[in-house]
Amino acid sequence: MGRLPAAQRREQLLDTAAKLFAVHGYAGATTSQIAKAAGVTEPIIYRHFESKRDLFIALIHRTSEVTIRLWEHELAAAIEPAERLKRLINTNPMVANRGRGVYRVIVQAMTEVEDPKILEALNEHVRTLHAFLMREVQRAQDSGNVSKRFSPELTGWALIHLGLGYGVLSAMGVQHHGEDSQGRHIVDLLGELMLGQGYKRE
Amino acid sequence: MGRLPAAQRREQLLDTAAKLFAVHGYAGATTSQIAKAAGVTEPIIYRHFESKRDLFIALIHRTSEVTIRLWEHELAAAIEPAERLKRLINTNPMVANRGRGVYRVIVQAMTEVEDPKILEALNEHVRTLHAFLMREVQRAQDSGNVSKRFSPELTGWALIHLGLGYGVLSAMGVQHHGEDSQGRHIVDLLGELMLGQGYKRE
DNA sequence: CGGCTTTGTGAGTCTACGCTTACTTCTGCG
DNA sequence: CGCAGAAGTAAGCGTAGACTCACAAAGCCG
Repeated sequence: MGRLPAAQRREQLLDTAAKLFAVHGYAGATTSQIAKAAGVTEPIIYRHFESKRDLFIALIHRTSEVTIRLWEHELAAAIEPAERLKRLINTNPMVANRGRGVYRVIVQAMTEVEDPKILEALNEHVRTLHAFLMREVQRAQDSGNVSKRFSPELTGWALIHLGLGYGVLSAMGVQHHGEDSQGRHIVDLLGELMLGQGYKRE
Repeated sequence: MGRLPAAQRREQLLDTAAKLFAVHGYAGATTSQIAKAAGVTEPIIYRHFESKRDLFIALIHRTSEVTIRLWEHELAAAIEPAERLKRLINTNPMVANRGRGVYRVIVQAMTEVEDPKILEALNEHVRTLHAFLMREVQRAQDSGNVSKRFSPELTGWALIHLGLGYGVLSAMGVQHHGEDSQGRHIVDLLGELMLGQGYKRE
């Protein structure tokens, strides 16, 4: 990888850093590792980002945007509310294979509690995610296809909690979590609970 | 804190380390910090544990045991299966205030993925936890008070996922997650889903 | 009391990390 | 072409963290 214009190099550094942070965590991934993996020397990192932390925060923001955009894209094709909810459950980037690699950075970051700026970036992401989910659940409830037993607010949290827990265990490499010996998956459970017996995973 | 017999010092070191790991994470908490907080110098740590990692793993094991013992203790008083399930939901150490401080060490550890030995200790804990929950759900289903719509296996995973997600957001300090503006709590949702409309949080 | 074991410490060593400095090469544009 | 400014590098500074060594005090038992 030769000489690159600033904007491209910046993106490439974020890509490279994402992979390393996902595997080693924030503290575990070193700047020299990142530089080497990007085929560049350390000062280059510091030309594009003020500090390692700054790079990480930029990465959280980018990941947050990409995640929601991806999810919205999956929903875009569906208009019918029940179908939208079905897709919402099915394409959860914390759970679905697609997107999970990307999202691992966030899950990793979640417990890097000591730095207040990192924490704030993550809090913002969680609030954004919750707002997004709430809107969708609201929509599904308005359409009358989904039980109004619980508020969109609370349902939104349940979806986040469930997804996050799933993501953490996946990141840990726990085998066969989230499924039983009949091959039934946690996503089916969620779908049936929200959409009734008729639910089928795609 | 003066001179202590080995066994006591070991426990005290674990106590002290638990607090620091909970706040700063594994990489963030330093051995000199732990030593100072325990009112002792660093070599003492290395008299009782082979390495920082060794200390951490010992802590994971202890926490795992304490957590399950605590939960079992809460259940012990109840014989009637529905009541047991209610308590199972209510006293979840990942969610309930009690025990959450203790459990934060585990949640923190969850994303410290790089070290294989730490990972193994955590995997063991998750399997233990799942076995415990599965047994309880099975029991509740056998008694006929709880729907058999989903296998105990899958239900157990759902409980873990939900609890873990809750724990992570709590560790992050996200405000008001897991409740709506009417004050309804995620625990109520879980209770109603598993036990029906009659469920009331204690 | 005397001597042996156990608990403790002060002062390091060594390594690795985040970040910087001083310099060189490339490239687009007037 | 020439040269300004952007992209890149080699080498190293300062610091902090995990871990150790050589030695001192405290407890215990005949």
